[in-house]
Amino acid sequence: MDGRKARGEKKRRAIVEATLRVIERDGVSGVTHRSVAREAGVPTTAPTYYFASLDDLLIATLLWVAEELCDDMLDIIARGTPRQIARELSRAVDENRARTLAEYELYLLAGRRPELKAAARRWLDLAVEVVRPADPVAFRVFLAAIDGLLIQGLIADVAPNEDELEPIVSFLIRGRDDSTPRTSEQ
Amino acid sequence: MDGRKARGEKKRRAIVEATLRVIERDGVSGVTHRSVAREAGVPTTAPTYYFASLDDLLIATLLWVAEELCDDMLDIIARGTPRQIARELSRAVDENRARTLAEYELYLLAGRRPELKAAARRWLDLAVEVVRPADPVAFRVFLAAIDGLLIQGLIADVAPNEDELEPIVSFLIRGRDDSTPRTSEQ
DNA sequence: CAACTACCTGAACGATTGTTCCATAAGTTT
DNA sequence: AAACTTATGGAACAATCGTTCAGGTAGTTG
Repeated sequence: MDGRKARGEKKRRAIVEATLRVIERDGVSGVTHRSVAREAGVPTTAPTYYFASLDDLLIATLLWVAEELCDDMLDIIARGTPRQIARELSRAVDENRARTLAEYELYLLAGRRPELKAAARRWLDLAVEVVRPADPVAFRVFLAAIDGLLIQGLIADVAPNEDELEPIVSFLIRGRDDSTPRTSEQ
Repeated sequence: MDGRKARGEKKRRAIVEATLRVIERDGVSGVTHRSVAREAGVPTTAPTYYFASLDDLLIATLLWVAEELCDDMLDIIARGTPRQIARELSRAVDENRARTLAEYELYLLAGRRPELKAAARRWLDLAVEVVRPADPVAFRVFLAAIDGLLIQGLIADVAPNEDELEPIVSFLIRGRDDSTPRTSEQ
C-alpha cells in the first residue's frame, strides 16, 4: 500500500466535502477552484490536481451527496411512521435547509448532464426496490409529493413544521384518513 | 409621452427575455452581462444600464417567468381534466423541457433570496385561491406532487409521456380510482 | 432651428476566473 | 543511501468577468 495514495484519497474527499459546504453557503455559482481550496484549507491548485475540471468536481460532489442521501432517507421512507417522515421533512427544510437547497441545486445539474441522471435518481430507484409498493401509482405519487413538499418548503416564508406536515404525510401513505396503508406492504 | 422611454421599456423587456433564453440554454451560471447582451442583440453595457446588477437582472427574469407561469398553469390546474393536466406535464418535461429546467433554477434562486419567495410561490397561492379546495390537505398533496413529477421528469432517462402520467394525475385528483372528485368543488 | 436633456454606448479598468508548468518535497524501492 | 516515482504547491498566463465613465446620439422643447 502506498501511503501517498492513501493521503491523496483523504484530501480528495476533503475537497469534495468542502465543495458541498461552499454550495450550502453560496450555491453552485459560488464554487470556484479558489473558494473550494480556501474552504478545504488546501493550496489553490489542489482541486485542479485532483479533478480534471470544475465540472468533474461538481459531479463528484453530486455522486457523494446522492450516496449519503440514500443512506439517510431510505430507512425512513421505507419503514418510518408518518410522524417520523414528517419530522424528517421538517428538519430538511429547517435545520438542514442549506443542505437540502444544495441537494436540489445539484439535482438540477443532473438535468443538464445526462450522465448524472442515474446518480440523481438513485434514491428514487432504490426506494421502489426496497419498498416494493403494492400500488405503484400511489407510491410514485408519494415520492413525487416528497420532492414537491421539500422544494415548496424551501420557498415558504416560514418552513412548515412537523405538526403541519404530519397530516399531509399521513394522507399520502394511507390514502384517506380512514383507510388502511396502501403504499407499503411487506 | 416620451418616445425615448417607450423604446427603453421595450429594450428592457427584450433583455429579460434574452436572459431567460440564456438560462434555458446554459443555466443560470451561463448568465453574464455579455452573454445576455449578445443574445438580445444589444450593446455589452445595456444590461448594466437597465439593471443595477446581474442579480437584479435575474430577479426581474424570475418575476417575469413567475407571471407567465401563472397565466399558463392556473386554468389547467383549476379546470383541466386529468388527461389535460397529464398532457401539460408531459409537455413541460419534453418539448418545454428547457423552459421547465430554467423555471426550477430560478425557483431555487428564491430559496436564497427571501424577497423573491413570494414571487416564486405565487402560482401556488393563486392556485389555492382559484380552486378553493374542499380538502386542503389533499390539494396541497396535489400541488406538491406536480412539482415532484416535473422535477423527477427532468432527471428521467426518458421523459414520462402523457399516457404514463394520466393515471398518476387521476389518482391525485380522484383519490382512488373509484371515488369521486375531492380536490375541487365549486 | 437652436438649445437642451435624457438615453445610450464603446472603450477601458481592476478583479477574478480556470488552468498550466515546473521546481520541490515526500514517500517507496532497490 | 541512492535512485526513482509520485504527490504537491507557488507563480504566472490568458481569458473573462462586473462595472465605471466620459462622450455621443437621438428625441423634446422653446
